[in-house]
Amino acid sequence: MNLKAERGAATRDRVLAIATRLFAERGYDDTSIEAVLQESGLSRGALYHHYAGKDALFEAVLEATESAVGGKLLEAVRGISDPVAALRAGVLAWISLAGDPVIKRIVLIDAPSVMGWERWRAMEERYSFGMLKGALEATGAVPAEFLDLHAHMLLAAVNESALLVARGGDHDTAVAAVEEFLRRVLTAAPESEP
Amino acid sequence: MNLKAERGAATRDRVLAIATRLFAERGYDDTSIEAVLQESGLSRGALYHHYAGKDALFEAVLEATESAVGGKLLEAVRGISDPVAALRAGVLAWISLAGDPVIKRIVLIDAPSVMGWERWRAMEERYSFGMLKGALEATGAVPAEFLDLHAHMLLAAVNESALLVARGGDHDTAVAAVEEFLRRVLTAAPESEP
DNA sequence: TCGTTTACAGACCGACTGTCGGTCTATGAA
DNA sequence: TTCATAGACCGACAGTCGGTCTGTAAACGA
Repeated sequence: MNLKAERGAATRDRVLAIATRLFAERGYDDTSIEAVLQESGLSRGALYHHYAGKDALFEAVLEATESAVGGKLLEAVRGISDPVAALRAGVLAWISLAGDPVIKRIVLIDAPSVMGWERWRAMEERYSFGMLKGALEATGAVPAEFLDLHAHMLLAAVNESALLVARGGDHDTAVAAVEEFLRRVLTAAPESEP
Repeated sequence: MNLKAERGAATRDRVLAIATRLFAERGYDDTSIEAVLQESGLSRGALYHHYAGKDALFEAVLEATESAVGGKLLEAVRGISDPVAALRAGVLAWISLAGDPVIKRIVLIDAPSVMGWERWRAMEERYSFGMLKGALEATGAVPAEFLDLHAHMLLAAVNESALLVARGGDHDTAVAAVEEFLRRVLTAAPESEP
């Protein structure tokens, strides 16, 4: 079980790369399985042998993309010991990464609607969200009972600014705004209500 | 030009109501025009006479939904003069509204992918985002150069917690977390960098 | 050597979206 | 009252697409 397994894996990788490009360029709906077949030179039967369907193919693409992003983020924060500095570095790295149309379109725009919000969220949990939550916890700046929700909100806020940058907003302004936003979220506000 | 125009408008409304329900229940992809035709008793030709296509139908549904939400939000903040209190009231009302599956699925999940992020954003600008940005500006708590970006981030954060509540998270905890988050975002953080 | 497993091929099916020629009726001017 | 027009509505049809099914060849394990 060697030559065959290798050939299968190679085929899967080839299809995955092509599908990633097409999904990113045209979006999920406007990417036909037909196009993937044509570009890969594969037959219908072969593709459906490796991937259960279009959804499954998309999910595999998403998983691979998230995994790659996770690796790059870990690299970005490597060696930074101060939790706040690490959090900031990770967030800024993520904003730059999300400028990549592949990530923008696949991870941030199509994924929730294609996979369903629940499953998308579950996958995010294992990658970017998980990392951000851990980093946020390490700073100790957020009360434990709000940690999960604040991590969600912060990630959503950062994703949003990443999308704005990707759309053509000014990168430096966005970075400054995000840094200020982050500072505020990490700073306990004075109680004001009676 | 009265009876005919009225009949046309009535038909459009009927189709819109049915499409809204189906899109919310099954999502955009899994809702067939066929189903809309069947439930409305209309013919293909008639539907395509009123709406240019499935996308256009979805867009009309989204527009109507956003408009309705906008009205409810205005109602929620009516009579509140303190800007911060108004902002909080609006945000909390929005979280409750987003518990509605119609809003959750159509506005928050499917819209960006179906209409394209750019056009979705442009529409949000005219409704929820526009209101939030105005409210945020009124508080005077955010520097002008960050107003737009912080409004985006704040809305994304609030949307996220609304989705979490809709998924089954605890409403009260989420509200408390959002209030704390909002307090922090409205509080200027001390400068710390050299 | 021989049965089994696996990668791959491609014809085929059903469902769906969108188009197109045509019908019918309300409307408003002659 | 008559009649031409515009707009609501109809339904057959074409084209596309996702997914299934049967078949083939080659690698694998015994």
